[in-house]
Amino acid sequence: MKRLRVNPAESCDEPHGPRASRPVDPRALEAAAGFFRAAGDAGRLRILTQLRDGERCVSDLAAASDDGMSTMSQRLKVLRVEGLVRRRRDGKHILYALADAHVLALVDTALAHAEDHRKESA
Amino acid sequence: MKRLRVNPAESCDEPHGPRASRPVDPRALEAAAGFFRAAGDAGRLRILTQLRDGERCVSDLAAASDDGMSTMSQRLKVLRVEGLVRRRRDGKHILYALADAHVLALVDTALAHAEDHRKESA
DNA sequence: TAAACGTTTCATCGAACGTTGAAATGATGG
DNA sequence: CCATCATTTCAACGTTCGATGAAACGTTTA
Repeated sequence: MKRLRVNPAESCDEPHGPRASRPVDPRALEAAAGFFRAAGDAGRLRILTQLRDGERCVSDLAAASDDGMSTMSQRLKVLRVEGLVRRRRDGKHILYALADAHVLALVDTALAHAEDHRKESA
Repeated sequence: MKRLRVNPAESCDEPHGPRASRPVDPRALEAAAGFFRAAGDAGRLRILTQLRDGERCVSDLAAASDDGMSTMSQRLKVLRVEGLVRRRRDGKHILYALADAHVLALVDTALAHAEDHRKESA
């Protein structure tokens, strides 16, 4: 019995390279995509780089960016929902920080890679 | 001379935590954001996870995803422009692969972090 | 050279996104 | 308890993004 295919045009005759391991769980994939998406905006990524130096309140971040507090708050919310930053209250202020070492590593690695890529595509 | 501020409301009285290091180069920041943005889509991220096992041609990837080749090609273009994948021709096929070890590390770390985050926010 | 094949480009459409200012929230300190 | 201050929410707007199918492209094979 010859193998059938819904759309014959959408496949090579033979696979290339090593065989595939089992597909990644769709939930984990969507979560990781959300994680990347949260970091995939210059404004939000700038916040992450600022938080590498330690905790910051919204006002500090807003003052350093020439963007309003509303804008900053919305960015921080995205980052928080996706698990990139934590927050805690300190007096009148709410201090934000990177969620964990993973996030720090991700940011540093991406910046390093981006520099490499920019150099070699120039 | 008292220090002036454009908008007094947009700052705390004093900074929190260690002092800031110099701001990240805007170009590098935009490049890194583009990098994250490229990975920040479930369809494109799935491609990256598939490429962890080795090179794949467009048709293989399309067949494994129930998405058309056109869609797959556009996803791959985004990934390529942002420097996440490389490609080379092999006969009639064009084989795609992860650009370098950075990308592999980024994907694995994000998946690991996403799993952690999903568990603790449940 | 011509036919066949795999891949890319193009234009379009609806959905999702980011910014903004105004109004609401909520904790703090007097 | 009230006034204040920092932060968040809301709704609206313009912009960007991703999927789709048809047509164009470029290689390979006959």
